Amino acid sequence: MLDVRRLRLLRELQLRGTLAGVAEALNFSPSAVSQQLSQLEKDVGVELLRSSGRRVVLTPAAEILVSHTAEVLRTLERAEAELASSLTTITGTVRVAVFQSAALAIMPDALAIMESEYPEVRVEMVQREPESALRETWARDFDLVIAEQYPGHAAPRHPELDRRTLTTDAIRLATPPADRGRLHPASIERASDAAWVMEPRGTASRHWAEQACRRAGFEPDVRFETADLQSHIRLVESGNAVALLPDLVWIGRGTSAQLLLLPENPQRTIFTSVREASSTRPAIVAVRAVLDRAVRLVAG
Amino acid sequence: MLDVRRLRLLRELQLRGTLAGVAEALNFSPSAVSQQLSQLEKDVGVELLRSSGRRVVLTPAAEILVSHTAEVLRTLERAEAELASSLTTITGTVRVAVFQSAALAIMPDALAIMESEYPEVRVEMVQREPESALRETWARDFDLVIAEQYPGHAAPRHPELDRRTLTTDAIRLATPPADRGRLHPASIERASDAAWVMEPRGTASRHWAEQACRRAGFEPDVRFETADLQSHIRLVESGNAVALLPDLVWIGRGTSAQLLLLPENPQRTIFTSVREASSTRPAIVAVRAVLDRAVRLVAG
DNA sequence: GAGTATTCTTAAGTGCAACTGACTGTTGGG
DNA sequence: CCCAACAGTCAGTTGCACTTAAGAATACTC
Repeated sequence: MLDVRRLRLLRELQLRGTLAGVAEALNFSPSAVSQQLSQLEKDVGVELLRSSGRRVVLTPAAEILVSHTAEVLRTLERAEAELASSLTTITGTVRVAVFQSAALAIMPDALAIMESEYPEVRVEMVQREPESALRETWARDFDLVIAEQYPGHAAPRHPELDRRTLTTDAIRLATPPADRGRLHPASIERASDAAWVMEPRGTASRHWAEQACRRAGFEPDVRFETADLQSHIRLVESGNAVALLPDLVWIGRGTSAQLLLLPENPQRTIFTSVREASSTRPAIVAVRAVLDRAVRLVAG
Repeated sequence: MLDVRRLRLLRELQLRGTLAGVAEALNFSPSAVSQQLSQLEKDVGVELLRSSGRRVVLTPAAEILVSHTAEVLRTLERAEAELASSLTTITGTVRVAVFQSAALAIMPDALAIMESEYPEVRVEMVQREPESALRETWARDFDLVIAEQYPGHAAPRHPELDRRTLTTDAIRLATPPADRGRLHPASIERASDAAWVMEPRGTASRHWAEQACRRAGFEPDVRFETADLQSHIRLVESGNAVALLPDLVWIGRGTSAQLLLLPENPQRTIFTSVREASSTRPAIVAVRAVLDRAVRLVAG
């Protein structure tokens, strides 16, 4: 009988690429991982790893084992979830990955509700970009991810993830307050000469924002670049830049900035994803329900 | 994470009814079984066994676990079976880097043969220039590269790569059809005043083509420059340029262009390279064999 | 090209966990 | 009532999984 613990190591190796990476992820020493995988190799009697430079690569035989390991782990997780949902008290730990503006806007209320209504559930929160958060949730580093999706920009598809829309979020052109600076375009077309602040290249937000400007007929002068939307706000409010910002960033604070509706009223989609196999875990179901309520609280 | 070994004990208990029976079946002492099941109970934090007379019965929670255990064991068994059968059939993934004209001329047939004869082998194909493709194959980004080499032009040497010639490919002077334009040189020497289309500077093809012109006694007027050989074809067929083109570009399409043999009948060499270490992998051996057949199909 | 950093491997040692065996307690059948 | 069958407990032993440490091969860097 194959040892699932060892198979899991093999699977993590496929995901992370190096024994050292597996060891770090699972809090082992690299040599422990090496020894366990050697043992697995002896168990099955087939070469599973081949050294390749200073790393190792999985042989086709190993790939076969890994593909089934995924299903084994899924089944085990489903078993745990069903067991938990057969009980009356809701308990356990839920690790949540959130992107910044959701962390600021939604999570405080959601955590407060969880604390008061499900004190037995421990919620851990990590701030992370949507793309890596989805991958890590799939890889079991998180149980639930709150991610965003910009119009016309499909998020990476993970068939094993159960995705559900949390809310949508209008994106508007934010311009400085009337008494600050010289940047007061009345529409996005008029903002062609303005200094822009956008997120770094490679993000979905940046891609969408540039496309929006091009559709409006100009190439934006991106003078400021930061992933921190709070910095965007400050740059706009201080009269230094204009920006395309989703409504959620204004939650919990007023603003002196002026917000202009864009043509076609573009909406950012905010959604949650969990692994299929854990989607029935009561603690996870609870977190999702609470998130829905928290969103209605802040967004009306 | 649930321990499959212990789940298995629980399942055997359901089947056999007594701890003693499980112990006998699995060659344990009864106390070992008892201890392991107590441990499982502690792991999941739910009562799994209840004494009933002098035996024990499974709680509903235990039944839930058992029902999933069956699937886990089934999956593990399937994994072992597939692993065993993979030792006789050829499986795995082969990542192939190909330059454009081979991708168009050879790969479609090769992929079709692979699909029908080795359905278990997944072939991934990326279009790439020979030079970077060789480097990346060496660096393990690809498993197999199809590259070209122009006469008198050594390809970069990678001692760790196993190189094998796939075919050779006559290079001819391609001139517009008789009814198009004014460019109808009868030989390369007569093409000294013609407008030329060549690949960009820095490519082996460009270097060889310029050398060929100089050997014929003139400096070519390179008016058009593109890496895309399909564009070369269009420029020639539309009467705008002449070009030095290998035969492979005409595969799968007729042409109205006129093709003239060059002096000394220069041949481009097309070869495959794989890392020494992987050269015996059955899937790679199969791809190479199929490429040979595909070449004979298209090139006669 | 030398030095440095990664990465995997192997060896030796350690601690925990799983197993055995003896014993106890409980139950049901004869 | 007594014995057989069974589960659970405890003490003791064994084995395995882990750690640290040293070593070799490879890749990066200045």
